[in-house]
Amino acid sequence: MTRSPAPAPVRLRSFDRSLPMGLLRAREAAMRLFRAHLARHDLTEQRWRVLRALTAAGPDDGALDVGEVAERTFLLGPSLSRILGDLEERGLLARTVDPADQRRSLLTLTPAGRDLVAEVAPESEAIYAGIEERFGAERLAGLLADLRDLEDALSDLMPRPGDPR
Amino acid sequence: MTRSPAPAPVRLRSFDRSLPMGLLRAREAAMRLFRAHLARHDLTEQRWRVLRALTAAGPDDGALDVGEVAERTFLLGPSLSRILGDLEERGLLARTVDPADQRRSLLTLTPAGRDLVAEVAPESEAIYAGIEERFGAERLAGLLADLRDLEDALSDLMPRPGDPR
DNA sequence: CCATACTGTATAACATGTGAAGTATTCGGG
DNA sequence: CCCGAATACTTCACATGTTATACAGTATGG
Repeated sequence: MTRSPAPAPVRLRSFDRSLPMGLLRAREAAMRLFRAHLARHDLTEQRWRVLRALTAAGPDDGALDVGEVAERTFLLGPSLSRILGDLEERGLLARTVDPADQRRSLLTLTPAGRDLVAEVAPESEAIYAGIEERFGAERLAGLLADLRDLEDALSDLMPRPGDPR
Repeated sequence: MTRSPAPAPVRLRSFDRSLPMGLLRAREAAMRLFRAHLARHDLTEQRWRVLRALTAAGPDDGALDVGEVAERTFLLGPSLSRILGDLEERGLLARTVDPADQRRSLLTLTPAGRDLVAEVAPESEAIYAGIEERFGAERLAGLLADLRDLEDALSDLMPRPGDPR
């Protein structure tokens, strides 16, 4: 009786060489640098992203609607909804209904919100500067460019819903 | 009356040039490719990582304890605990107490677990091959190497607890 | 031995990620 | 006009991430 054929050993790329894991580990290492700093101001990474997006919109007429903030912060609707509720309760941002389209909420930072950003931003930028110094600013820029190219390539393989690519 | 000095405009790096966002977006683009595939087998990305780790340990004496799986899958204890409970309920893995140290659970895939891996792995690898083809295998390898260097550099700035670096 | 510190794992509590369904408003064709 | 489709958010339900805490088992110094 011939031996039954050995089951084909399952071939699987090792973790260390897998793209999603590499991206996850690098991001985790980066975020670890910021998390303690943000936590001291009762901010999570995501809330900080929202504050940043609204700051970038500018203090003058810098009202963004929820959809624009979602795009810029890369947050999904449900998370953003919760975060906006929290930031509004804390008096850091204000929501007003867009008079031209009552489905939209327009978001602006309050003075307290802007104060908080002004307080947190310097250390945040200092941490980032530390990363650039340690890894090399040019090399970092190259890596970011590669990441963007990768994102584009992957989006071709499976476009995000709503991505006009 | 002289105008009060304009408040220093808060200088913040634009999102698109920030490292954590770049890593997040790239990872999200990559995971989008795998998620639907895994969902068809009632697997999440994290559960799949656990199955892979146990597969890589080998069918023969491939028992890993929870801590080893946590390291290899890059999952934190609480998430891993929940996932192990689920996979055990589904009959995909078995937990046995390590006789040499009763604090440890030893984990092995059941035959059903190995079957599932054998079923899922080929398409998973095919998706990965598609990424390599689209982005370039060599370029991808270079990117992964850069990511690892970055991780090392960032770990120097803030070592993980327990990292002997 | 034994009290104590340490280690491996699990649980709790809260925030976010993800997909699906719900609500209010607007738009567009008949 | 008016009704159905589309849009902008929100809410729900469940899985994971993150931090702190609990707890059993093990090692260690006295």
